[in-house]
Amino acid sequence: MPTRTPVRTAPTARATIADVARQAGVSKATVSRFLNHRDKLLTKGIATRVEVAIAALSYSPNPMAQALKRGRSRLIGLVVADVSNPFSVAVLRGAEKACQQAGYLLMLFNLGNDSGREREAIETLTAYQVEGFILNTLGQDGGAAVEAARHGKPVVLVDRRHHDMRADFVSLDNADAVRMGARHLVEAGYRELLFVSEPVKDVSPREERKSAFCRYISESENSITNLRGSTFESTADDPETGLSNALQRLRQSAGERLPGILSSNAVVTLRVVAAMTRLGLRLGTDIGLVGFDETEWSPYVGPGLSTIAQPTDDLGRIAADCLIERLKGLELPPRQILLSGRLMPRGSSVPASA
Amino acid sequence: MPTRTPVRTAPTARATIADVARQAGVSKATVSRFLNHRDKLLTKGIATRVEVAIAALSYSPNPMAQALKRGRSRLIGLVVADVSNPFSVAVLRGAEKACQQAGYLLMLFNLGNDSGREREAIETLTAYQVEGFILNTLGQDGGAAVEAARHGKPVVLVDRRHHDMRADFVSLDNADAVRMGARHLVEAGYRELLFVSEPVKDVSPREERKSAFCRYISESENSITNLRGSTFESTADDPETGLSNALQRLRQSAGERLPGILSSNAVVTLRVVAAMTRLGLRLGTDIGLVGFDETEWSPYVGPGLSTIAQPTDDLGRIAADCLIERLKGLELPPRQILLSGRLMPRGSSVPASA
DNA sequence: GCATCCACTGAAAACGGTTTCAATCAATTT
DNA sequence: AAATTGATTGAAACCGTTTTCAGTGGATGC
Repeated sequence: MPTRTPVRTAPTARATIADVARQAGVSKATVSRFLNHRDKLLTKGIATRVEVAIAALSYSPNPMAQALKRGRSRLIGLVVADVSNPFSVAVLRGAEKACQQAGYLLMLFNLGNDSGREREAIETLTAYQVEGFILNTLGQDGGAAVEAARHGKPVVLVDRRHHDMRADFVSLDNADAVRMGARHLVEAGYRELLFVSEPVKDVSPREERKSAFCRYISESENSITNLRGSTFESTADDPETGLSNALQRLRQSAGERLPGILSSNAVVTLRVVAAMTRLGLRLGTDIGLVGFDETEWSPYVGPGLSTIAQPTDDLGRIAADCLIERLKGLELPPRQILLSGRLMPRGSSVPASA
Repeated sequence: MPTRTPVRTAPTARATIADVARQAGVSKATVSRFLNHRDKLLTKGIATRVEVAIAALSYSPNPMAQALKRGRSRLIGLVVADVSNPFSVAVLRGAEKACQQAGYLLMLFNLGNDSGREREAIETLTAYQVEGFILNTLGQDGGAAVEAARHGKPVVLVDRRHHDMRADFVSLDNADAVRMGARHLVEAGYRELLFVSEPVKDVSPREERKSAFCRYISESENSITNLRGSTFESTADDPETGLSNALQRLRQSAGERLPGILSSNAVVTLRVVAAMTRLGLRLGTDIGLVGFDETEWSPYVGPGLSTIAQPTDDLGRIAADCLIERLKGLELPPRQILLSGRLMPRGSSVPASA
């Protein structure tokens, strides 16, 4: 029987593999083998001795040391453009769940909408030996992400494409979703359509949605009489007057026809609602509205906001799963996974009855 | 002149301190000294040689290795009851900012409202050598957090108190905020008050808000004629009928007096709004409503929701700062930092005029 | 009965840093 | 001029793991 005397005195310090080895009367290597190859390699007797010692000291290996030695950290870096964006949060949530299930932990880096810090984020995270990245960023600083890939770390892009980068990409099927929203407005009777978005330049989902909108209009102009469409970009600087003016113009050029708006995310939707409130316009009746992003408050704003719900949870989960597959060694050309949205029709896209 | 030949071939691998040492023609120790004590200890010439080598290899030290040796990881563990709760997100955002400024990185663990996983969260995070914790959790599994403190890691509690735990605590001044909200309802003319909350048991802010409400009522009963108050707990299982019935009862017992509701967070507020919508009741006119938690959609639900805004950003930032102070060695009995809320009066607490 | 093989196990060398300790060498002190 | 001091620097040990490389022993093959 080996000695079983506990050695550590300070209850505050974590037990190390050396402590376990001493307690069990074996070498560190043996303990390590027990942990990593279970008992495939060990004699029954030794195995149980180690097992007992581990339990007695309530030992668990130090992941830092493991990371250092193995080069793998069981860490995944998540870079988010803006945590206060509910879409980002939803993705985060899905990703977090999937990672935890696979035994990974998330390291979060929030850009706070400062696109310049993208490179910093990636460098910090690589320093911490994250094994891969989930990126939901502006994508302005394309080089940064490319750099990450060059480090040999797999990357998954969510929602935002970095155009010159070949990596897995998970996103809503924007073209389809736009078509769905626009068609819904048309079927409800709206004919003068306006697409409202934040500044489009270089932000891939905005670009995709805008061009899908334009395409829908030009494709339908012939078959649907009186249909017309235009677009407007609302800046954060001037959500007030700029948007109000746009709405006024919209009503003017609509004439007898009903004006309807397709807004490209929740933030913009709220701006539209704000502007309409200020102008005393009624949702649905005066101007129809369908907005991207379903939220828990959508049903209760005005007569209820019609939305295009993104499968945010799935997006996050799938992004994480993609990454984890790559980490397990999956070799495949970059995939593109598009999930479809769901239309949630509510009062804001119902014209005055009678 | 020492040799300057770059050694590493694969551009994919990060440079190590040994590479830098070789490149600069000095020892690892010297490089380490340059990094940690800048040039206090080094000859000018050597210092610049090291500096050049570091730049040439674009070297940055491996935090894992540092953590292993120093026992400090520059990591902070953030445990959140539920990331989809906007309050948690706001705190997260504030904390993240403060941590980044101080050179710390956040490790996120989301409980997904599963209180049983609190211990798991803390153990995982301690394994990764986080230096301290910011906890915004159910606090059901009190032992887990205590355990963290026993590991010698400082802990800061945000919003939720763990009663048998002596740690820094950062929160809204709930008593004051409740008083503010209730007084506002009273001044607007509402007399039959109802406090609606999620199940109160063992969740400190709910307990505090509920008892503050009861205290306010009993203190004011004498000075304000006809004032009456009651409380209701809305469960997630039955947000429908339970709450609807409560509202019906409220209107009955109100009689001639105006009924008003104080709701204890955004989730409950939306439930109240939903129930009222279902019953065809108008916000403000039929029942007054003031809810905890200001959100970007508060102005646009119904006639605008009156809210009590929490200084969420400050809460997060201060929590992180508290923790960082402790990490720097601050010895002090546990502090309790209460920030006051701000009332945002809107249409939902304006009775019918005329 | 001796060589061979196999299955276990331990010692030691990594991983990439920090820190202690000792060594060097120039500058002071006497 | 010899001794003492102090400032710099390098060698080596260490943090807690994993992994290679030998070594031990028993079981097998001849």
